[in-house]
Amino acid sequence: MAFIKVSMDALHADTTLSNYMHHLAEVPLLRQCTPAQRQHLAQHARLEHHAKGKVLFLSGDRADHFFLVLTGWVKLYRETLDGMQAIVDVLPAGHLFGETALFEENVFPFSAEVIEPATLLRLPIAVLSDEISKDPALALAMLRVMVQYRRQQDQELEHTKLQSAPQRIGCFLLRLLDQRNQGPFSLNLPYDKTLIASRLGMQPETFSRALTRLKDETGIRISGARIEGDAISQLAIYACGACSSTFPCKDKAG
Amino acid sequence: MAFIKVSMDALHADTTLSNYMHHLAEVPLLRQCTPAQRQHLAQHARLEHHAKGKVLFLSGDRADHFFLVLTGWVKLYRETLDGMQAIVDVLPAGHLFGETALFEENVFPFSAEVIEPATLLRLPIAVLSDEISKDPALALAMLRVMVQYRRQQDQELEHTKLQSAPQRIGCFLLRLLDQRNQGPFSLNLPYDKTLIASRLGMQPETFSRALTRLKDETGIRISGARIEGDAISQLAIYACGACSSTFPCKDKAG
DNA sequence: CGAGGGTTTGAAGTGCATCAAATAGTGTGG
DNA sequence: CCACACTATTTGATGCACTTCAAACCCTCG
Repeated sequence: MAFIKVSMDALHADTTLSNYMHHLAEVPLLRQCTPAQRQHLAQHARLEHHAKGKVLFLSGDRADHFFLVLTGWVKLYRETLDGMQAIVDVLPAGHLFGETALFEENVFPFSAEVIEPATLLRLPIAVLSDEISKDPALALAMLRVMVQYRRQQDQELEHTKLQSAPQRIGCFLLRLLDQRNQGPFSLNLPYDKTLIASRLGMQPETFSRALTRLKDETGIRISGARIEGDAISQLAIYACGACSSTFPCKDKAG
Repeated sequence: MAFIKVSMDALHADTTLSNYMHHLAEVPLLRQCTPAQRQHLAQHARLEHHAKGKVLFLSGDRADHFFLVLTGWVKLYRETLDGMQAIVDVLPAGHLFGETALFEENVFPFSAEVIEPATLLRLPIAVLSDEISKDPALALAMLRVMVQYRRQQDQELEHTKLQSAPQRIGCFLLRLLDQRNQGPFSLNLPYDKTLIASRLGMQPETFSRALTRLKDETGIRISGARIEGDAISQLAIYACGACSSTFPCKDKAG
């Protein structure tokens, strides 16, 4: 997977410009920039390390920068007046966040917190703004990414409405796998079960029970955070019946 | 409300170019076009009337055109393998749909059906595509609209996760009202209760019960499709506690 | 070893869905 | 103008899925 490669590089990172550019080139949105544009961004990039639990910004904060995850995990969330939390997304290496503030009066529409020790690139929104207004192609690229995001959200909405808890977990697992590979599989859950639960909009207890139900229904094997099975189709048949998309379901865009 | 004005015009429509352009100028996305651009679109526009129940296209169909609703209502939906239906959106006059196919390989990502006798403008995607690639400003405008859409969807996801059925209805009603007006209010539901129910992701029976619960809790009055109350805050206090947005919640963009 | 967080299990409650049936509304033809 | 047919809406009874509260368990790390 692409992001593993990125994270390995980051571990041995020298913090030179060219190294930053290498990271930037991995991001779908920025891949379409010219090298000159990426260099311009890289010149203003700042590398940051954060411990688990670090709150990067809160919903409503003024947004001067956006971020690229190099290693670790970051969660985006919003809080309601009566104290509930809705997870907007949980991002691994290779993903941008906060860049949409550019179109939302430079205010972040969600809060962000580091949930696994993370290395981030902090990039000024102003530079992105510049580049976009100078280069129509970049605006088109961003549009494309945005539309893709919108479609995924449609799908997520559909999932919370139409899929059962075990099916949602099955779908989540499918997205972690390389779906071209039909044979046996094995994976580690990328972060806390508790967090996966809230990402999927359910309670930890429900997650636990739903996972054992998924195990019983599909024959996958579970030990701790490790999950194994004999064929991806086990999962697909069970999970994808309640989904309007065709089988090889896409992972999220970056 | 803007769309009422539009629909009145459409009823007495002469089908001239300048009249089409008038409609186009009402749409947020296209308002930012130059008159020349709108004219270019208008030249290729085709007016269509459709009865209730008419299926305009199905998810996966090739998308050569997109649509503007002039009068009536159109629902967008997707269907799962096991026959469930998820309503993506229900659109009144003044709203575009299908334009995002431009960025999705010219394939519609949902199906569309007329649910109240409708007048539509059918516009070629190719023309929009042309205009966008020629004019960066238009791409930026579209980006802005797209980001706004994305934010709304976030919110909708949050609502289905965190709000109860009566709260979701309260929120729905709030969006139908002019929220700057603090005093007594009165409105008619814009379409079938059954359809509102599925738009909000619940069964008709649940909608009915939830509406009477909302009535009991907030003191609003209901008779048929007509709903009245003494103060908007009645609804806001009840519904917005489980929402992460601040009170004057925004209506959807066009 | 012991503290603390993550995870699982159990019991009970809540909310929404489902099935079934009654009722209200609407438009039709007589 | 009325009776009928048909649809939209409401109401009741029941079931299931998920939540909530409580407690046990497990694992890791100091």
